[in-house]
Amino acid sequence: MITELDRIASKRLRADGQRYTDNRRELVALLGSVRTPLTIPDIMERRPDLAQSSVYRNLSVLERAGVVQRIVTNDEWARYELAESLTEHHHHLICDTCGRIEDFTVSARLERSIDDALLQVAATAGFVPGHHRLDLVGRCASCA
Amino acid sequence: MITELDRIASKRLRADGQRYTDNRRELVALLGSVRTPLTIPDIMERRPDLAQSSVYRNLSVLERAGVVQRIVTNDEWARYELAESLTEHHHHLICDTCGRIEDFTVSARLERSIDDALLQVAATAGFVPGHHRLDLVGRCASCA
DNA sequence: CTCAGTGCAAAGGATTTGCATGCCG
DNA sequence: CGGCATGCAAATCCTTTGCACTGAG
Repeated sequence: MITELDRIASKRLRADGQRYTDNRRELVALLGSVRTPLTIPDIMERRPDLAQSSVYRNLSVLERAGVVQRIVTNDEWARYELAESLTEHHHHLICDTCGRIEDFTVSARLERSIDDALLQVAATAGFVPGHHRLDLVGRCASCA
Repeated sequence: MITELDRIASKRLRADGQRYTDNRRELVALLGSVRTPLTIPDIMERRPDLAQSSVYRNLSVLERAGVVQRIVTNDEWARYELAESLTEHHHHLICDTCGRIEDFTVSARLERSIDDALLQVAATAGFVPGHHRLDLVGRCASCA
């Protein structure tokens, strides 16, 4: 079954001169099925059939194509999730004990206030604004 | 010359069962003299007398004692700056081309709006809030 | 046929650690 | 004196890369 997600991912890869292979489709489907960014070990655990190097390589390709996003925290592993353009703009609760990350959103009103403020800051600094990131670092329910 | 910064750093280290040695004092002074987080190479370049392993070890000790803060981005090196409790609450402009980070602040009013929203989110998720992080990712003046 | 994707194993590179020495308390 | 801090070098470990093979077009 070809989902809307597949169609977009395929298109973006194609635009980047890349193929949408089975392995890549599996990765996209997996990341699309959870609401938390996954580490490579997380992924390997759920898809033991995939070779580690291919996972790294394909996530890298998917990132360059704008399909997934890589998140690094103070935790030892990087985490991956679908790019915001494929989901919706959101933020992260980051547990500084176990490293787990969970998504959340805030009101459009607050987003706008933030963006307004950041645009102003960027202008003053001669900085070309890309996107903002807002995280809450603390301790998750299971670690509390 | 003993600065206020030294006094606080010393106290926090002492509270953590650690000494405020010359090397650590140098690191604190260096981080206190710049307005951008530094990578280990940055630090070694300015203080070639320090051994790399000691820099890593001491920054780690200073981080545990709450004197410095480690920042990781998608760049290859982690960066260090004085902990916010020793400076003031601020945010980061992160250049996704060269990795450089610069500090900025936003209005107290906006900070409050953000914290209010985050507290609510945390409560719903059973998450114990620590601190928030707001970054603007884009391209710095020299890379634009 | 061609060439990108895959898997395995080996290499890279930032960071950590072992160990002998020096120094603070 | 005792124990932590230091420096050097070696080890770690996530991540990347080399290479031969396979499969899609």
